[in-house]
Amino acid sequence: MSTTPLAAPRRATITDVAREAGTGKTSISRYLNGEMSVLSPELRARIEAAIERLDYQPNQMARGLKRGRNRLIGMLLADLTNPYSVEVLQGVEAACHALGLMPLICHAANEVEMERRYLQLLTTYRVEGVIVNALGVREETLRPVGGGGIPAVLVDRSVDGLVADMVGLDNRAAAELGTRHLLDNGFDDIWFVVQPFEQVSSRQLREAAFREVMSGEGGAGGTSSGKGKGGAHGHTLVLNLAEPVAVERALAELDRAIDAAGGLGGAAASVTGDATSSVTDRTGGKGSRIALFAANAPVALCLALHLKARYGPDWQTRVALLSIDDPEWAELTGITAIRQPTYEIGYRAVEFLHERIEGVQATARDCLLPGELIVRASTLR
Amino acid sequence: MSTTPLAAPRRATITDVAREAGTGKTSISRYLNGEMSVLSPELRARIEAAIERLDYQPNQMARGLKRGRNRLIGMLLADLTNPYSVEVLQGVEAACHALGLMPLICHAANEVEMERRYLQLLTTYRVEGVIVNALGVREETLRPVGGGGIPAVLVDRSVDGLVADMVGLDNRAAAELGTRHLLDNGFDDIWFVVQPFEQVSSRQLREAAFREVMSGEGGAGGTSSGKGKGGAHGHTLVLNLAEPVAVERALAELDRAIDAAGGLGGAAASVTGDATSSVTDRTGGKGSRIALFAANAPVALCLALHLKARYGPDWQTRVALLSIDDPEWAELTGITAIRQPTYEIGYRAVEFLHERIEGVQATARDCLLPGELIVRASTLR
DNA sequence: CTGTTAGCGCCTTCAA
DNA sequence: TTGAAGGCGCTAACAG
Repeated sequence: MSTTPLAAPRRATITDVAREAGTGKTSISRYLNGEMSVLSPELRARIEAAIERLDYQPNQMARGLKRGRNRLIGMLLADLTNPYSVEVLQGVEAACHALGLMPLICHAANEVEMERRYLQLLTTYRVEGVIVNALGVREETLRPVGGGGIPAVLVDRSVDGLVADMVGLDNRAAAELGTRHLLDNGFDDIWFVVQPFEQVSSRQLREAAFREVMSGEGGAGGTSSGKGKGGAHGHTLVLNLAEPVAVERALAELDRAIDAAGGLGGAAASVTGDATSSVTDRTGGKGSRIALFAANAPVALCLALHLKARYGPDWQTRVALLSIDDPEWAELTGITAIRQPTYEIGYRAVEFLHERIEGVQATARDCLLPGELIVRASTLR
Repeated sequence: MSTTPLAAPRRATITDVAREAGTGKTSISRYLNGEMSVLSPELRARIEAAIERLDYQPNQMARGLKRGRNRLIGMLLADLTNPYSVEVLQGVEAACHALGLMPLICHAANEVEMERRYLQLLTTYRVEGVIVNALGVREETLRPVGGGGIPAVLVDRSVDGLVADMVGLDNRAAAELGTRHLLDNGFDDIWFVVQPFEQVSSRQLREAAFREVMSGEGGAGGTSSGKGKGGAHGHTLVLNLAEPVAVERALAELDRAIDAAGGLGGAAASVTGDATSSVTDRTGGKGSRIALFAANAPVALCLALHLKARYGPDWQTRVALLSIDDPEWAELTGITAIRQPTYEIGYRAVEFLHERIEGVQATARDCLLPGELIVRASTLR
């Protein structure tokens, strides 16, 4: 039951403390900065007491203004709705903590305009550096950052024309890992589903790696569909989540393929021990085993929701789903996933940035961390 | 292909602009603050040009130092992992945007110590106000905030002894809505599963409302289990997600109940009251329809994962699940949910805070927003 | 060891 | 209409 004085009593300043302790501001400042060795125990005690009495807390803004550094860094996220972002954030926070930095978290919510405004705002607040999980846009937007501007490190994707450190998933390896897993498990009709990837480097890399594996070591062709040596087919399907009608169209295409394939090959004694599910099995003729490879969690969710709506709760008996990203519902649904080392990605990003802030001048570095394949029922038959 | 000068050329200051424009700092300041009426068109043009040429951007820290307000507010989140937080955040961001505020997002990651540190940090940066989605702790931690300190508004839960505006779900109504829905659909054995709720007001309210409905209009008793008029049973199960062993134990208890009910009835496994059990009795009845009412998304997820692991993909044929919160996987899994007006909660919180910042002195207000029941297959039989 | 003196970048009287 | 001077809270040389 604390008494709460209504009039907020202006916060004590360093001057107040100096007066209260009967000394000069300099000594207070020294105390604040831990220069204990140059303070007589006696003075030090008085200062301590005064600070305590006044509940004094130094004004970081003023400090920052004076010393030219405020220990603030910006963390620009493209989409907090994506679990990936939140996980990366955890790493970022931990690292900031360890390094005495304070992250200003900005959420662009997938809007380029927001991204621009936040970047501008961060500049205005004179953050010492920025970690950017950029929307897939032109360098232009990031003008104030990197090279000539404040230090920046990119997360997950790079931006054309912007030289800066980058840390993210080893996309090539991850996509290969996933594709090989599907092939090894006998799927011969694989659809790589991805959001528009012209602008986003990580998506590009994933898609390219998928295509390469599918077309076999030899043919790194440029088509969006290819036949591997084992006779497996690979397709790339673009799913523009921002465009409902486009999504509709793409999903329809997928449906046609699934229907044509006539269900999943192999014994119907599938994941569900459900006896009623007798959707027949391997059609002797052209029964191919279809698998969907989602380029990230949002795509995977969209696919899963659609499939469930179309084929019912047992949709997994018809199609296999593998996703890059391992969202919380993956285990629940039993889909196979490639988990990104999100925490580490965030942590490393801050470390890189910190080095830059401290003046390290090395040429732009790339840090690619490996993903981990988590096999679940979905891709095992 | 921009040329990127390696040496970061110190950012231009107001003095630089003044010199460049051949005028005094005062005029620049006036320009910055939109006092156009007192600037000759000619001077104004020169200033504009100078700013453009120098790519000048006023230093917010310095401005804040001078005027005493920096347009910064703190947003303290208990757990960003909970989709609820992210959704509320969206509302907060939108409102801040509209009101010219900049939210500093802090993530306590469920650690009280973090919460304390961040609060201290925010104080130190002299934010003008704070929006707090507090961990369930004593007022003590929030000392610097509310009443005597900087303006604060609470989100989702209130804190004992701390008088401040609060905005959140109408927990009582929501819990009633859910409970009634289950009863209406013929479930006669309902388990309300909730994290430890002594410290968290919202959980308390939900649990209490559930219990009240279950024990019928008359008996607002103090037991954690009761029998409604229709002969329905209500149980409260505490799930301490932070304690794996406790979770284990609680889930085991649930399993027993489910097995007893689901089986051929007769077995009536005499549930010998485990001493450590957080649940009271349940009558070994046969053929009762069991439903689980999760107090929030994290609990619901934990339950779903467990049930799936134990009963397989078809777990929903054995138990019904209803959750407060409507996470992205709810639709996918088909569980019924009560969606919170998260966006609006965040938005209103900022509006309240803004009013406080502007000096409104009304007594502490509570804003309770209604939840929306979204019926899915899980609770329909 | 300790205090005095300048500013950091900006805003705000107060004159001109 | 414009500018000069002083100060926000704090730090960083310089003296004592």
